[in-house]
Amino acid sequence: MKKTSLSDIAKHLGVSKTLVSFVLNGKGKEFRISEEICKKVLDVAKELNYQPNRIAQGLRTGRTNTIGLIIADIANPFFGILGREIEQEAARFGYRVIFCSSDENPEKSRQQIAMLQQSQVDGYIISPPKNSEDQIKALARGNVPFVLIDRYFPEIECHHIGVDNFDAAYNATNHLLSHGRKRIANITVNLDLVNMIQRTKGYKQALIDANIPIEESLIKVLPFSHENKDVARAIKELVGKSAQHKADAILFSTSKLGINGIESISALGLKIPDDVAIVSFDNPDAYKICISPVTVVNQPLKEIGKTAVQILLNQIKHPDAPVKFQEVILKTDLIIRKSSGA
Amino acid sequence: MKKTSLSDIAKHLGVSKTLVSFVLNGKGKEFRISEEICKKVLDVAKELNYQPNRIAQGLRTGRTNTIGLIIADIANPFFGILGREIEQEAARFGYRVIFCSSDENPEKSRQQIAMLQQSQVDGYIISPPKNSEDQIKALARGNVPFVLIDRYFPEIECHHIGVDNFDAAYNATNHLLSHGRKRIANITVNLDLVNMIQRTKGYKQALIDANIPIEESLIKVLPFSHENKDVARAIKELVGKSAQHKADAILFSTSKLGINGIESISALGLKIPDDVAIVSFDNPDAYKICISPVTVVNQPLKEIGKTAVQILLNQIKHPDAPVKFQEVILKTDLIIRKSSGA
DNA sequence: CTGAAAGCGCTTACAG
DNA sequence: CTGAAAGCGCTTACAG
Repeated sequence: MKKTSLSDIAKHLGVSKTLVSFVLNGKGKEFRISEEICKKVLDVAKELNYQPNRIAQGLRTGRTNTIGLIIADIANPFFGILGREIEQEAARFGYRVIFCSSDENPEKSRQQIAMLQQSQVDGYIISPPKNSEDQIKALARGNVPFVLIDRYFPEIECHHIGVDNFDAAYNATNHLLSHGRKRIANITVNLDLVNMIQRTKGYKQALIDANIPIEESLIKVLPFSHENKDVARAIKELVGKSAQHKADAILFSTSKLGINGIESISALGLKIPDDVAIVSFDNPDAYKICISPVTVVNQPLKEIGKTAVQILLNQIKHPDAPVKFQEVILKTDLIIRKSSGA
Repeated sequence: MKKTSLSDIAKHLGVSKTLVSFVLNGKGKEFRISEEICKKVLDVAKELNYQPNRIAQGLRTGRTNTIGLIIADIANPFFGILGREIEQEAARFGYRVIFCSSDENPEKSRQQIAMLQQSQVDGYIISPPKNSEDQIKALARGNVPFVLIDRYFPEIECHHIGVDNFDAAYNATNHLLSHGRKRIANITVNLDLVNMIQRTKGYKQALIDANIPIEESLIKVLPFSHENKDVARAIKELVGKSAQHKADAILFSTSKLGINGIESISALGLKIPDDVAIVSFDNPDAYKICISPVTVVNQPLKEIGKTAVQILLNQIKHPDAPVKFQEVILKTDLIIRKSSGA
């Protein structure tokens, strides 16, 4: 079953490829091709089940209608939901998306960008890992359309979209304070990326504003690729029996930390929120049916994904328009459940 | 910054494109091109940051090194983990993957297949929705490499890979029986696909083998796009105060059902497993930190994803080899936690 | 050992 | 209004 091409249709009707191409691209009227011929072309195309070869189109036009997506890990529901939204919004405009998981590894993301570049994608949506500044700068220099999501590099001027992490953490911490918690800990991850840094900054500022001294021993920074046992150790140090200055609340900067943390807290036989109150970033299903449903900082993932695609496509479609970089910072909302205390 | 092409390199060195192409494709030795020239070509390619245009290659060779993946929803962790594995295994062999979420909607999957076809993907990995038999048959007729995952159509002979759902449900039900449960319910979804059907069959067979009559009122088949309230109603009918013949255990055929179900059970003030024992298919994080950690039927997602890619690439690479359809049925394992009783 | 040439399937100035 | 022709960037018989 050989695929049918433009010239198959042209031969079939005894007309030129040019004409067929015009008609099939809806330019029949523009070139004043007779309705009758238009109809014939369309009919034959249908009859022969013509499927345009997008790759040939791409080679000719320089546009592939494909975008490259680089995130940390598609198996992580945070990125799964984001990815889904991006796929959907892209499809609305006829774009496909190639998914790449970088595992927060700059070497991987470098290879993935190169691969996507070779695939001639029209643009990129990237959640850049630590130490990938040079890669992003190279894209910017190359005048390639791209949008960063979830994090960005303050020193690189470009489109980016995310949430107000400082504000989110500030509010979450305040919420715990307002419930009488005084020894609030923060468990985070050493990503060295603005988003995580801002979370801890917001947490600290809330304490400062409440005249509570910051204790560095209450801030646990785990390696990115932390295991269960790393979290377990941090939990033990914060709320275990022999902990020196026990924490009475914990702000988890990611849901992976939170889920592991809750497991460890339960394993120690402690009650949430009685023994320790909890607030976590992100809102996985797990938190709804948890031992004690978890109060969370919920990010508008749908809006992030959708906006990212819109900004990207806008730049792709107007390559010569003067670029006005969009820096979108969305608000989060605090969903209050039982884990943070009554 | 114009991209550098083969002929740029050729001109730069005063040789032919042919030669450059040979060298860059590692065929230098095969064509006995002098080491010296090889080195020069490689150096210039590096210097000019040559990135082969895969799309041009694809047009010429008919191979794009791209595979199309159609699953129900990438935001669902089940498919997220599967997708991740597929992406990773494909990347190992130099293949990229275009992700498509069909939402179990055959109209969407039809469009997605057409889109992927136009993109000239080399093969497909598909988790086909109900009523998409004709689409799969068309692929088979077209002699296009593809592998089905998670479900398949018994009447269509093709590569497919999944788990032994009958066996899994049989064992899960037996496990509940062995813990003294007698009135075991099954909440499932009306997907009308072998995988779901086999689950309920396995459940029934376990009851039959234990000489327990099957009560249709204990089998709740919810619409695929069920809402929280649909699950809540089913739960109420099974274990609510005014339930006529209360169930003492529930087998959930999907984790989405299970998570919603547990929420509803808690809302009714019932205890798991005391009031009702639970086993669920699939193993999301949620089940680990649940009110009562959930006993689950765990599917070997990594192996499914990896094997699917291997079978697919094997067929892609040997298009003329006589196809011997592989029907891989993997075993699940039952991870026993508290929800199913002591 | 190396190069000139054809061609993959399109689009699009250009000419009439 | 319609067609012949060039060309996107590659690969690969073919010729020498």
